[in-house]
Amino acid sequence: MLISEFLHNLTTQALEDLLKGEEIDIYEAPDFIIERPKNPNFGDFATSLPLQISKLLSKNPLDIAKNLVELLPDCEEIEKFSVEKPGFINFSISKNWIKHEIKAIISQEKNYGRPPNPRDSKVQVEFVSVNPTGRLHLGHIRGAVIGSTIANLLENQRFQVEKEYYVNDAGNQMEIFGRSVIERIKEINGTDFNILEDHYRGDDIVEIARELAPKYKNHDLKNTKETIFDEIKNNSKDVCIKNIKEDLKLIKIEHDTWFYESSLIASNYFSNTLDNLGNLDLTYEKDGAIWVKTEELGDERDNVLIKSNDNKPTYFATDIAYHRDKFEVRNFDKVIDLWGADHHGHIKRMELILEKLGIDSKKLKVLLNQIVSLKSSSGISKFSKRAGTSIFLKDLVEEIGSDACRFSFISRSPESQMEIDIDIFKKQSSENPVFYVQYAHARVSSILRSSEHFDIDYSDADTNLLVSADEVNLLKKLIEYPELLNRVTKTLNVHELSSYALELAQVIHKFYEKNRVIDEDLTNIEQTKSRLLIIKASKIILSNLLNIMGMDSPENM
RNA sequence: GCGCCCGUAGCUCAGCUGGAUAGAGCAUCUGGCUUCGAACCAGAGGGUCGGGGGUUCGAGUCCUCCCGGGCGUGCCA
Repeated sequence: MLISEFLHNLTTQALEDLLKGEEIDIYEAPDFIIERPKNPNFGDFATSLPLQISKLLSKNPLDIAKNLVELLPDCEEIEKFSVEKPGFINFSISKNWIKHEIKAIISQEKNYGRPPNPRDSKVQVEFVSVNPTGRLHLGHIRGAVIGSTIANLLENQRFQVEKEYYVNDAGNQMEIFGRSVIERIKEINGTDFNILEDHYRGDDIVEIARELAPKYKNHDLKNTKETIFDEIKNNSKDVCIKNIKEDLKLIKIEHDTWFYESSLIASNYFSNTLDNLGNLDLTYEKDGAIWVKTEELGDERDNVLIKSNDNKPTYFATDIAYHRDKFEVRNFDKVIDLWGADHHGHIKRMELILEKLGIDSKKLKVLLNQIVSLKSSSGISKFSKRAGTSIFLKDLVEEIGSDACRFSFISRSPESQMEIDIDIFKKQSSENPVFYVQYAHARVSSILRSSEHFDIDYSDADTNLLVSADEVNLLKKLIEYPELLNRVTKTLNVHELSSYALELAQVIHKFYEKNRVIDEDLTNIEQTKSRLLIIKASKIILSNLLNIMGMDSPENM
């Protein structure tokens, strides 16, 4: 059990006992948390419960704190409980408990901080899902990195995770994409071509055309027939998806499932869903289009499902069928979607419709990340695929590396607005904090390599010998790891992982600076053993953490 | 106009269901390698937490108004 949970249980029990004496029902008391005080003088954990209930009990919070502490049982996990003004209870954890945890890190290695058994919960994480109309660029990396880290974390925490990419291949943009490629093929093959205003015009389109051009060398593409157009469009799509997969691999992302929007149409699951909405009396026809009555469900207005001009479904319409499929056909217990903030208006109506379809919308968690914009001396500009003004992922990774790239995006909260000055961004990447973390890993690895010459068995080392401030800080930081994973699994705030990684690296570096690990004269073998133990534990936690964040744990740098 | 989000050090950002002295990296300045890795460490300067009001024992965090910015408000996706 996590120590914070343990303390919460303990305190809750004491609170119940206290309230019995006061003849107040426990349910009237507020929820409280066990937190970690910033100031080390206030112990390892703390709660402000006495302050929160002082009004309820009409008593001085300091007195309540004293009463509660008296009701707390002695236990070997806790060294002491103390009361601080104006009414906090502080907990200091015992050396024994620390020792126990450090041994657990060593013995469990990769499994430390994980639940002992797989969870009976199927979770889908859907992320990236960029339209297959070109290469991935800077604007796509944020959701990709956050999504993959969430998936890694949930896998680590023993959920049954499926990583999915939704391929939006049935909409209008595919037609424009197809035509954009054809014009470039014509250009490459030396025939007349015409890039229209609404065509995609990036280098990635030219790249696809170059790959397909030889095949159509002898075709007259001037009056493109429907069949040949569809063929080129589909070929272009395939090349494009191949490129996207390559790009994702560069930042250590591999999806389990590629789900095609077009498959929903082909399998009639889309029309089936449409019928379903009709049967629920949620659709109507107006101006030649089919609408869904989202306004009466609580949305701002009704939405079109089938367009009047071409009788094709809107993005929203197929997305309803897609999400229905996730829950009704594939039975996910939880679905986490990572969307750009430009889709936020979409969330409410999706949830409303899901509820009407008999699906608990709480099973769907949409995580928004704010759109990344480019800042330069000429002002702020949005990425535009169509205009071809993007910075491609592959170029960025080639320049700054995957780990620095991932770290830059993981370490910012998804809600923060990122205005990237690409020159500053690249410059900062050369001194990216990820290297600080990885350097700590390389350093401890190096010490462990050196220790091998001495053939020291430190498995029975005594952590009680670690008493200096740097040693104790490192021990305490290490055993914070399970608390961290537990918390982030709930909040999905993966930037806490990178914050912790930096904090851990920092205490490791500080420890290293003042504490010689290997005593080569072997005069103080017990101390050497205990320090090797903490170094080994540090390496394990760093490596586990870097792995979850999708980054390397280098032995050398 | 309305809805959602954001505004914290010169820059990029943390600040964990409100908590005890607001933090880190970069940049600037000072010091530290004959011993396990100096991609490191020690120290200094730098803040009216966009502004006003409010709730609270306690507000960067919650409420409200204002200022500034992003996104949405399509028979685009």
